[in-house]
Amino acid sequence: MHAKQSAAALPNSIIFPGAKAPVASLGAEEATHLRLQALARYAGARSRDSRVIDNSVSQVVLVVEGAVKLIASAAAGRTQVMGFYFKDDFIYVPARDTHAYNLCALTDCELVAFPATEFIRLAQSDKTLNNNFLSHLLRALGRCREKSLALGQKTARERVATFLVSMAERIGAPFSNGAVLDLPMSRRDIGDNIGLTIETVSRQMTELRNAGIVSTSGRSQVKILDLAALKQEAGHLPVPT
Amino acid sequence: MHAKQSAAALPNSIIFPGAKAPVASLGAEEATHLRLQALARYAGARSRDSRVIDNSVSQVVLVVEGAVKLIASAAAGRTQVMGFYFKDDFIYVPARDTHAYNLCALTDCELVAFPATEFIRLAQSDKTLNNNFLSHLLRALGRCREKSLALGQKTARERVATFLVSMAERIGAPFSNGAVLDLPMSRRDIGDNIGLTIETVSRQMTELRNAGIVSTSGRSQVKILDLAALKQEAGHLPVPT
DNA sequence: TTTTTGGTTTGACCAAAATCAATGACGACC
DNA sequence: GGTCGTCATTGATTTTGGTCAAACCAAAAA
Repeated sequence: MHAKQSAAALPNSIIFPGAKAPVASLGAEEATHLRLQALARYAGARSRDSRVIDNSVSQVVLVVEGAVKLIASAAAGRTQVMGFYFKDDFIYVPARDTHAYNLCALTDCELVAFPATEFIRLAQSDKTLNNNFLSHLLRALGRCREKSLALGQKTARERVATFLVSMAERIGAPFSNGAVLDLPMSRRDIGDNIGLTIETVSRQMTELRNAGIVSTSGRSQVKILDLAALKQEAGHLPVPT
Repeated sequence: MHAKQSAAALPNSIIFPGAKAPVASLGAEEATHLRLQALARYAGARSRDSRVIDNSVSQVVLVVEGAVKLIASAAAGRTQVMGFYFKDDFIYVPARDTHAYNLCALTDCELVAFPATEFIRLAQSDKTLNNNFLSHLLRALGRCREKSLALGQKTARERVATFLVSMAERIGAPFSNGAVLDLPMSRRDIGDNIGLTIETVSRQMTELRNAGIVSTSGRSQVKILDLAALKQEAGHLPVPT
């Protein structure tokens, strides 16, 4: 397992100055903390590590620091990036045997993993934790449905714009009437996430740049100059009829 | 609200000979049943009714009989069918204000709806119900992720094949080395579900028919003659590496 | 039964995105 | 600071699936 090897490179004492801090963000009652900590498997990972966690059984994973992607593999080497996750996000990762899912590090990162079955059992005795988990799942389902809509109905331009808007909301630093992003993922990751090739992603970025909606510098920095225009491009309008 | 009007057309006494039966399929403890029943809103709907339930607040809906689709509306009249649901399925339907979701009847059907907030609160005092709800959400998330993969990575042929395999598993009657399906949804619904136009769906069906993998009769009946070949076409192979 | 209606299939054509192929640039490492 | 490898961009071409339009068929209505 890669994580172990990385944990050696980034010793736990550095990664987790206080083991309690990450678990605290789950918002559980005091009594639950100790039991959660007993359950927790801490994992540090280097950028690009795949198999960051042991998913021989389903896991609930909390991102303490850094960024990861959840990928699903289909036939013929095609992969779909199911999602990107950042500090304080948590993720339900199904066991590998049922679906070919895998968690990969985008940057050096710190994770806490709980075996899902035990996590859920524990949550049953703690209303707060249970509620948090439930509302997380509902949000995850909502986001996944939103992504289905994008993949099923939206054009390349709209998908790229949607992606950028979403990233701005999640990891953007406010800037003028937009945001500044430092994208930790490659163009391939982006393409695999929104169902496009890297070339198409690149072309759409160029067009958005030419339209004066974004500007880029280097491979990872994106400045969103006009967030309103970008949202327009993203085709956001849930119209209740 | 349509449901009320339909309920008049299909009186409750006919729809629900015993009000307890549907709730029972939630597998809750005896003590919870009464409280669930107090919460339940029964709705009958005619085929093609949209706005089958009142989703001014989020709802948990159980399909007692018939078939429904959950649709999401985007700009420019584009709609995505998030999923099809049949007897005993249950569905989390978010409030209309957050996302433009709507439940529509595909056939005459009978539903039981619970306001999500109260349902969840109730589930907290009943481990069985809570577990059922949780595992339902996990399965829903899994299926939604699977759909994302299909929409993001699969070709038209693979999507149609995937759709048929899924329907065979859910509502197919065994037949030779395949299954017989009576599809309650139109080609448009299918297209909106898998991100294709009706013409493309039709063409792919024709090709599958020419390949001897399926045969059709009328608008709704599909015989899957060779399920193995269909799965091959669907590009099913989660390869754990 | 005949008619009507609306969903479905088929074909011709078109557009969007994928593929193929170079070129260019960033960043890591020497 | 230079070199190399990887990733990103750009362009030419092909492919896939979408669009438009006509014909067809099944189910319901007259």
